Amino acid sequence: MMAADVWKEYESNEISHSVAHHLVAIHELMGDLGYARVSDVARTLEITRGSASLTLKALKARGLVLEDRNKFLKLSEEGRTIVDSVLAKRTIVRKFLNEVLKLDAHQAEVDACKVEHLLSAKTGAQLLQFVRFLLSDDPTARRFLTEFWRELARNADGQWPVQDIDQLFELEFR
Amino acid sequence: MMAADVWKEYESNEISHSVAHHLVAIHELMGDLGYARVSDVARTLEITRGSASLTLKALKARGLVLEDRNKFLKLSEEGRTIVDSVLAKRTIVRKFLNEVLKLDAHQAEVDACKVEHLLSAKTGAQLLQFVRFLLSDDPTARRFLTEFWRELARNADGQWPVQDIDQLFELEFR
DNA sequence: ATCAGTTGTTTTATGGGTAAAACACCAATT
DNA sequence: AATTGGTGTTTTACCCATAAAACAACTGAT
Repeated sequence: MMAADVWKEYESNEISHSVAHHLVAIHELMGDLGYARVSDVARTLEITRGSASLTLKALKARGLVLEDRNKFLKLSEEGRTIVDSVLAKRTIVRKFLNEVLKLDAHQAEVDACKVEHLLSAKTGAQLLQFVRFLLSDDPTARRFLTEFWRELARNADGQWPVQDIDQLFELEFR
Repeated sequence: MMAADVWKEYESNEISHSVAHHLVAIHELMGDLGYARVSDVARTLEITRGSASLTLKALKARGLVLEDRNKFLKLSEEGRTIVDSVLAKRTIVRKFLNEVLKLDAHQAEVDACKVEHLLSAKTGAQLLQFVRFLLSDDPTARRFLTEFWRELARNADGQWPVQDIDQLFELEFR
């Protein structure tokens, strides 16, 4: 019911949570300060310089991060591409959780952050189209959202005990 | 733009991907075979018995897994609760990705599997309500989905390059 | 009673991500 | 010139999850 190769794909993630955030940190620092050094990354992520140094060494070796003669870092084209896709997924997920599902901003941020590097490109693309349409001016979307939020307010929470899902979708587990 | 305490919450996950799957494996084996031993779990997850033995020892210590005199395993109440919430999230995410976003079954399975143990209970609950309403008989929902799928077919893919998001949501990154 | 197969465990090792500490290199003050 | 502070690196160590291999215990067949 869950082929091992499926769950093992988790490990085989080209890019880990840690790596994603190192890359994003460089990207943000370039925007904020105009440069990014090992210490700046470490400060941003609140880890030691030693730890950042090791991770970034690996990223230089993988060609995702470049370093000039003065040890200033920047993203390679490939690193840039990864940051773009990670940030795009984070943004779209956060938007969905916060603006559609009405989760509070912090929870949306945390969950989006956990998930950003795990979603496939295809999933990101479809989710983008979905959220885009859902939040558009399209009257069908508008009416649906209004209805959903009314429904949400009615079922003032309390839904999570799993039994509910069970009845509602005749799920195969349990 | 991304407080370190947010991204570090990733580490502080009560339950890891690996642990989630060990627990789920026990649950599934109980259903399939009526029992679950270390070797059965190892076979299910396609890892060595040694590896399963170590992980399960830790889970016994944490009180999530119980063992009888004959080394047969079962979930404790707490373990059961965790499995329920993990499976509920997996199911609801898979349903959303597959039946709403129209991702192929395999991709939906893989992505749901990666994410299942990371979502907060609140996120799971809200997503459940959303998907439930979205896939219900409600005419508003029906019309919306029909519209969305038409839209999806029109934009025959090709959306993912990040630039698109950028224009559509005036996002703050890049 | 022996032999083969299965099972559970422990030991040893690897890799990823981290901290802590030590080290070396600046650069600016004094 | 000497001191101070910031920087980058390496080393050592830890934790988690895993593999590989060795071991002990049990089971069943012959």
